Amino acid sequence: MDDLETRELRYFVAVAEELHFGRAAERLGIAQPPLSRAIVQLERRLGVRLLDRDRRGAALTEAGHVLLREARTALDAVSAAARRTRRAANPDRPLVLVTKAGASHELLRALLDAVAADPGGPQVEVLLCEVGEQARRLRDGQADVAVMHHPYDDLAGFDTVDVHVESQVAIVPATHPLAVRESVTLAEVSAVPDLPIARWPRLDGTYPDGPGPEVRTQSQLAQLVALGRTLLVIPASSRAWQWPEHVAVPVTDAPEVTTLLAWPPHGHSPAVAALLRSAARLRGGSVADRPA
Amino acid sequence: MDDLETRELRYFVAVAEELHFGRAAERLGIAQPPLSRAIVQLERRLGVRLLDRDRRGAALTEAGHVLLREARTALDAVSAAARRTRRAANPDRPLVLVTKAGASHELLRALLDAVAADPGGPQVEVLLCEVGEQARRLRDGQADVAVMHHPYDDLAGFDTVDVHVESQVAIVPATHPLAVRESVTLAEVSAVPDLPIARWPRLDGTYPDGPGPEVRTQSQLAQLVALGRTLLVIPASSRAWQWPEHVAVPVTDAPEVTTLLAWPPHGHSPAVAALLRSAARLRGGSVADRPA
DNA sequence: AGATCTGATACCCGCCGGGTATTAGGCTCG
DNA sequence: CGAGCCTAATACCCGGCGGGTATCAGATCT
Repeated sequence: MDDLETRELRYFVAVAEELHFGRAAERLGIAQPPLSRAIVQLERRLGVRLLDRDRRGAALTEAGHVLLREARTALDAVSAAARRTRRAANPDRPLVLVTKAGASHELLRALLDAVAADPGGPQVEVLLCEVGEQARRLRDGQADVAVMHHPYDDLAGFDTVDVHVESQVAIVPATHPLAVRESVTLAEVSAVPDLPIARWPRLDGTYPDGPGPEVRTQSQLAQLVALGRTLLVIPASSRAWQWPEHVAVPVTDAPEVTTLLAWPPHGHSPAVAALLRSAARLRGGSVADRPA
Repeated sequence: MDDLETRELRYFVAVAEELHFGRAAERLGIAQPPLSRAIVQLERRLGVRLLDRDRRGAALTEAGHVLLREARTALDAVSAAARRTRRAANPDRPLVLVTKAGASHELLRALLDAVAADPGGPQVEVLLCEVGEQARRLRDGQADVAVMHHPYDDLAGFDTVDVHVESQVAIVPATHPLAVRESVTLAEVSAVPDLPIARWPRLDGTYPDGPGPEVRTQSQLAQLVALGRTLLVIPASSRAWQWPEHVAVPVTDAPEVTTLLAWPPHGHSPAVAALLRSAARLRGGSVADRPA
């Protein structure tokens, strides 16, 4: 019927995230009245109440929650359209590979070497981002392919190829009694009173309650471990945790972690295909590429 | 930086599909000059040439092809946002299940019965569409969940759960010599001179070359088989092919077909979850729900 | 009760999307 | 070889709508 405009979606997302018309307007670089009007118009067009206005700001209705989620993915898709189109016009476009800083270092290096050795292979540009950001970079077109980890990362909506499977270790301060152990169990590490698990921010920027320290980046967490304030369980190959003050102890019953390559469906550019070929050659051929 | 508007994307898609500014403008309900201007603006914003104008219309550049694909998915995402939001506001919203007409009839009936028997289960509305259309219905929000078939359907970008695996049969005219066979092989059915394989339209509406008849719908194909003009290979349970004039012959070496439920990632509504529970109960529990 | 938040309303203006008329460039065909 | 046409592009005008400022209205807290 009547299609929404991305401007309307951007405005709604701003309001839904700020839950405050004034701040949302400021963030958007417009005045508050036009914003109010735009949201009212949007509600009228959809025939749906999106926000419960209150003198203390606004709260999302159930439909509002749905639209927030859908609008984000739609806006990402629009951004991806623009970015990928620009990139397609660039004659010497490099393939952008995104991954978490410090993760799967060894494997990544081998993959990059393999691609570089392939005469017909693409130029690869590596983009590092914080934990959980890879999916968004793929969705909005900032990256072509990602190195991700199951079950850590959310793989919904991407095609993937498994590349490597490994077990996990606990990273503990070198000074802690656990550091001398041969191995530990999940139950043990999750119940160490003086080393509470760190808390990551939720999507809205707030932190869950709990005894552990608040962290926003891997570097912060690494330093907190070195300071003897927390511990964590991660794949054995992670390289951001190899300080002298860190000790890795195998966790016997932690789930195995699969390192994999992920890319947007339908995005079968020749460059991605070449990278996948290199990856397959790397690990000896067996790739399970059935998407779902 | 500067986000595109859905209007621009709609305009571009129209031109890219028609490859003719005049017809595209007519389809959009606007005049030709504003359309030309809009496309020029779009090209200027992206800094990319999208179309090679020629006196006989227009042709897509490489970047244009990329934008056409990306714009379609982006527009679907925007439509989905509107539709799902409207639906979320509907208190007694039924779950829309889309499937190909005639496919997996038995299983679908069992699934619907199972959901109806579940006191807490959702209302389910069944939407039938032609072959290959399910994915689009899911993407643009017209449906919540689809019954699809691997490897027939394109599952890229969806979460899925396998429900049933079956072998395939060849549907041949009852009057044909092959109809009396106990079983056949793929090589045999693909090389029957008087029963050439039917040709389906491509995305742009044109047909590939070949000796077989052109078809657009399952019904057309069913009738053509009954008339002794073609044959086809399909899953054994398909019910659109049980005319008296049809005979099903097992194909020994055809790949097995998996019937599955597919839904958009992140769309974990309670209703979909309830449907999946019913499906799991149906087949006795084992579901492999790892998305990628 | 008044100060001070919040979002909603009123009103005006300038830009931009859309319309009509016309131009410009090739192809076809007599 | 020029007339006619079919294409997209340009020129120009207009109206609607998106955005601005000023103001109102309800609620809460002091």
